[in-house]
Amino acid sequence: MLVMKKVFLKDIAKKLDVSKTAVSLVLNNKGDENKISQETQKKIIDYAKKHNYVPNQLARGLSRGKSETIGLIIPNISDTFYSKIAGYVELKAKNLGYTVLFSSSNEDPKKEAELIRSMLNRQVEGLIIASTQQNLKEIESLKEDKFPFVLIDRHYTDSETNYVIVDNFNGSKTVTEHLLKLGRRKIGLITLKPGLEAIKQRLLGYHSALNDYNIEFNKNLVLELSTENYEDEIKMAIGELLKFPNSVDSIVFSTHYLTSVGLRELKRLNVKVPQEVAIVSFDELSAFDLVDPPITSVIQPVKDMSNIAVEILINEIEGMKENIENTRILDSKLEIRKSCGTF
Amino acid sequence: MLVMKKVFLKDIAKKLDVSKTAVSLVLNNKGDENKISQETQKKIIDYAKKHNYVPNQLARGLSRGKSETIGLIIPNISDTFYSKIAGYVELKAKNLGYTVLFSSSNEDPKKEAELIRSMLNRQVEGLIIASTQQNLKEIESLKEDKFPFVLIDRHYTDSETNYVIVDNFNGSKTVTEHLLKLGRRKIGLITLKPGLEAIKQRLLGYHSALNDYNIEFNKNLVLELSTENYEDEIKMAIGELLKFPNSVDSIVFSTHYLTSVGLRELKRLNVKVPQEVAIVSFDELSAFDLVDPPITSVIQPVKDMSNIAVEILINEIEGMKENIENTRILDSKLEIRKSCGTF
DNA sequence: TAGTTAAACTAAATCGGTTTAGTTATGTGG
DNA sequence: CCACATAACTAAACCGATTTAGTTTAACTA
Repeated sequence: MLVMKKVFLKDIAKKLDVSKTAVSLVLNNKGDENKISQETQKKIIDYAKKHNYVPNQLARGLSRGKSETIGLIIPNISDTFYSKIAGYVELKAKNLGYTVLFSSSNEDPKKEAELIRSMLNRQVEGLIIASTQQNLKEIESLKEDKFPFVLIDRHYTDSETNYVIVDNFNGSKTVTEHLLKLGRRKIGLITLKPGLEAIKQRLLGYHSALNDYNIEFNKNLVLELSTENYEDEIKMAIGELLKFPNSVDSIVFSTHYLTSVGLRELKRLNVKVPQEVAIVSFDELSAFDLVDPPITSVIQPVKDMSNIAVEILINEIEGMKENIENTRILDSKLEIRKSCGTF
Repeated sequence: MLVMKKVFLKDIAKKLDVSKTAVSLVLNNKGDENKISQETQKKIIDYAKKHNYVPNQLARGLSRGKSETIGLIIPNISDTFYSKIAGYVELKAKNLGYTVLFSSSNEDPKKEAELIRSMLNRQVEGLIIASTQQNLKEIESLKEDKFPFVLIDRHYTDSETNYVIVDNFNGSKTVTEHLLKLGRRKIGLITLKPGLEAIKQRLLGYHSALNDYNIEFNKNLVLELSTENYEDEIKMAIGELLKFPNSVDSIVFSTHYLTSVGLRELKRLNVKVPQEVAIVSFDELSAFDLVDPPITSVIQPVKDMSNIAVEILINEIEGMKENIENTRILDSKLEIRKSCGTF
């Protein structure tokens, strides 16, 4: 029934003895403006409903050059941070009448470039991209072509585009300051190899906080792991930080997964958190309040970020009807728990 | 460049002074079998590469009635369990040459039915569905039409279809038995309102374990929450279980999110876990080993489930080349941690 | 009463591919 | 030298919609 007895536009036209044009116009709510009589409209609509007509989106998209679809390219749909974005983007887009096509780049710039092409070929009307930040060319091409897109979570500093990101600098600065206020002075940072602007900003925020407290920067306390292999590298990193007694009294982790593996390793080494080493996390997992100890985290405004990205994008697709700010840097929120110790 | 200077099939044909047919055949690797000369093939391929030709998928899909796309319908992409499935499905499908179209039903049968239609209209070649289990009609329609699909995580007991699910009964039984072996006798179950077969099986597994230990079933110890409102209802539920001193000595939670909110509530009430109340979880979050106490969980074979679903589906799409079992019930794994107490 | 206008409709082109059913030119066997 | 293959190619139909540029008929106006 769903597939085989499919009704097509021409079937309706034939049965009702009207033209395909009439059927198409009526079913697209253009009956009135094209002066199709109420009578005819009614019989078309009734027949279509009765026979469960739904237009073939491929044909529709092809002939209109539109698809009512937007694409979302993220590094990894399995990562809870991005899956939340995906969920909110899907919801918001659906509310505004659009379908979302997702795809994961797995942090691979080539794959990302392919995905952009592939989505364009599927006639998406706009893109939301959490980019690898290594496809400046493609981004510039999109801009040149005036193709609607919004960068989310990660943007290109060298290119003026729409974007919605988090204030990574201040988020990181605030959480580092919090450790400083609690009297910690030997603060380690476990982060990713630079490349992503967000990661750079988190490093700078950390620097800035130390600087404000007149603490000399010690590069041995900053460990940069690779995205692909952080699970193995974390042991080295933590080992490095704990090489000498009292070499660190606290650690800032710059992503939720670094926090997880880091804490796991600290536990394995029987390091007391927060007594011996306090820890804080940039970004969080939903169970971080249940963890032993509950983890002080910088919480990112995932929902806002997603909603705003969709709003900016669809506003652009639909011809800038509203006057929406097209670059947004959102505040994060510091959630203080026990892993950083207490006053 | 990406969008505006697009090259079409006819452009290539015109420039090289050959027919659209030739170009199409060659670019679809059908040059040899259609006796297009090597020379012509080379010039077409070279030109296409040089000008970055990529076929319009809508047109391609429309004319071939195919799309090299499969659909994945899940309850909620934000849920880590389903986002992991999405990730693995995407990866596996991509390896086999297919793109995945995701969409969330939000547990709404109507929305699910719409999504099925909408995906069919987009000419997906097959579907993987983690269903609300309230669309038997649609499922039967798909079957009638011999449309390829595989149910994942949740299947219809009244309908013979392809499916890949977890052995919920034995998973639940095993984890309940584990509590029994540890001497717990007043075991509560916090679960969802029945409706999903998986949830029923988890209840039955719990029953069966109690039965094997000759423990009379006490229906006051089984609390069924609604999917929409479990966060509020959990307080009532835990309150109910703890109404009288020693009314329960342990709780089985039947989903990861029930475990999270349940533990949160137990902590709020200062209940000592596992001393006063041991807890175990069916399904887990990635941080459950870091939680206080680390949570004993039934781990579901998400990766296998996803891979097998894709294999079954694509095998069917491509005409059953291989002989693959089309119904699979996978074992889960009990991960013993501290939340259930120790021997 | 010829000329306009508006209402109600439709034929056919189009989107960008795939595919069927040819055509043309050359070579080969009897 | 004719009949027939074969190699190399192509014209045109088709997929299922949308949309442009009409057409027909009746009513209205000057």
